[in-house]
Amino acid sequence: MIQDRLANLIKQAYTAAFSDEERDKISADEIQIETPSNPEHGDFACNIAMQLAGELGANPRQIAEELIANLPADSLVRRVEVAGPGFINFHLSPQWLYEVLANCLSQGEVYGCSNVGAGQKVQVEFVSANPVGPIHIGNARGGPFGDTLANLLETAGYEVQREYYLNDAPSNTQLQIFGASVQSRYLQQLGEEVDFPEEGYHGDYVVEVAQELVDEYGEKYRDVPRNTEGALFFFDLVKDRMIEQLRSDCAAMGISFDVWFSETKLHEEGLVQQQIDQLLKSGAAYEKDGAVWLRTGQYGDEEDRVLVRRDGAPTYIASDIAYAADKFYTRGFDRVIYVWGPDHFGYVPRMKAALAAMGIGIERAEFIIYQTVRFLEGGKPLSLSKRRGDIITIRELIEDIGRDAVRFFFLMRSVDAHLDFDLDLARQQSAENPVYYVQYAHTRLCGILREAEEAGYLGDAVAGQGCSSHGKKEADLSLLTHPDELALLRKLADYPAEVLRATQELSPHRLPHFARELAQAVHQFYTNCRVLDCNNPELSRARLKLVKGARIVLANILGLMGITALERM
RNA sequence: GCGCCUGUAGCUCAGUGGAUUAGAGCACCGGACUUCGGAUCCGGGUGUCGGGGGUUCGAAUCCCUCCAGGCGCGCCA
Repeated sequence: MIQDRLANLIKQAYTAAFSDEERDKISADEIQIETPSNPEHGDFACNIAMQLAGELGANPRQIAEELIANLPADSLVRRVEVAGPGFINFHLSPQWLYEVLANCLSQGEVYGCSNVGAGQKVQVEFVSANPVGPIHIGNARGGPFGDTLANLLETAGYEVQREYYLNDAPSNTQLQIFGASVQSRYLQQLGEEVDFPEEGYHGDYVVEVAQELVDEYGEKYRDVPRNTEGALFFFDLVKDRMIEQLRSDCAAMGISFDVWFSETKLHEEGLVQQQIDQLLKSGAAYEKDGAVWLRTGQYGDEEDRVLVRRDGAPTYIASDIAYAADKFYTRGFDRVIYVWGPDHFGYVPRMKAALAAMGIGIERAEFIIYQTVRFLEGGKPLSLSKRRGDIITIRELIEDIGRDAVRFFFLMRSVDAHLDFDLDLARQQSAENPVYYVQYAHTRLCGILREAEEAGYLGDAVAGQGCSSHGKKEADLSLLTHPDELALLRKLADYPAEVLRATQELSPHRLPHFARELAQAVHQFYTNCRVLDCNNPELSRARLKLVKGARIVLANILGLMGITALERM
């Protein structure tokens, strides 16, 4: 990237201008090359002189002058100047943008990729909703987020695995309640007047699942006792259906997991007990009041937490410890990213403490808590509860506004921010959706390329046919001088750094914003720069290159977001 | 009560140490096409960046404090 090239120039100038002693004051890695918001301030700027001023106790403008005096020559750098309090502004030759375009065209779908990950193994665990109902709009946010984050990490050269953690262990009280709900509905279908569990799941899908059981088994399970065992029995009857439902719901969002990891497996293989024994042995856990406790209080948590209840059942954190051991030890991930819903917020400190107690460096685990999504309908917030049954499934939402729009909207906001989702607006305005704006830009470029091919602009056409007498000469990119052409080229140039930043900051929400800006540059170019022009074949060919490059970048960023790049709409 | 997230234009939100004019979309008003798809483009903004204090050459951004909204604080997951 050009930024690296400029930073390297500064680094060389810095080495030349200052003594070793002074040089130690700041590390060369800290050189930041940024894009000035005001174009008059050049194509790139560096603030190193101001940073050095504090360290060296010298005038920042003077430092900047010295750096510039020692700056090696570079064919792409046309002018360098000190500005304002001590910025070093780089004014580049337009040639750099043409090189960017050539680079983009030759790289194609890998334009924007990097190797900062260097093959490190990263796991992204997300969604992981309990298998007690379909994915719905309340727990779906982590889906597009985690999937796009995984895409970004892959782009940056990490080896990525997408994982869904299935809380299917019998000790999960949610499962017991759900199983009891299914059992009640089953008996009701058989004509019995039974009460419904107080905290039960009221969704229609429970009735449907119960109906399936009646269809399949008839009255066979009428006499199953109505207790915990019975509830778990009913859960087992429907478990596979529930998981299949989750799988297909995720698929509907365009998400496919590499691994569906079963909590039950951890128990069955004795891994939970194994970890508990280990922690007891190492002293990180102890027995008190008939329960087993983990010394999370010593590792940053507010207090110690129970690992094994007095009744002998392991708590969820015991499972998660075994699960973490599997991730970090057995499968050897360098990094694990947990994407959790807001209800898990209070769980982060104890999980970190647990990892610390296990001797796993907490820098290897990252916890991302996405904030709640508030859905508005008729101007009022919906109160959605899985248990009351007034849910909107992700499928219904996708049917309403389409998968692409669903993904785009969920991605649009920072996960730290609460997301307001106006359902009326999403339905009514589907044609005004920003995702259409971006997709339309791609479509328009495809239209030009189709047209160019038919009219013989693309290279090999026979001379004398229509507008095609251009031979095979290389396009002269230096003909691209229109402000809208330069602005679009600049967007293409900015793309790799943007992808890198979104990856490093784990901020997929930067992508929809950048995509919209890129689309805007495309639409402006389209409006003001006629591409196919018989009277100006040289310019046409240069512009066709730009069209191809812009299409590539649009397709790449849409691909990262898991949104289709349409050739026609 | 404690902890975390959030507070930026009418609405929804970017920007999280940089440039005496803090940006975008939506909404609203007014314009633009005899040629590549008008799902487009152009123009129109008097904002206490929640309030106050501090750090810094420089603060929407960092620190302290207060206010408001959301969420979390179980031998539930």
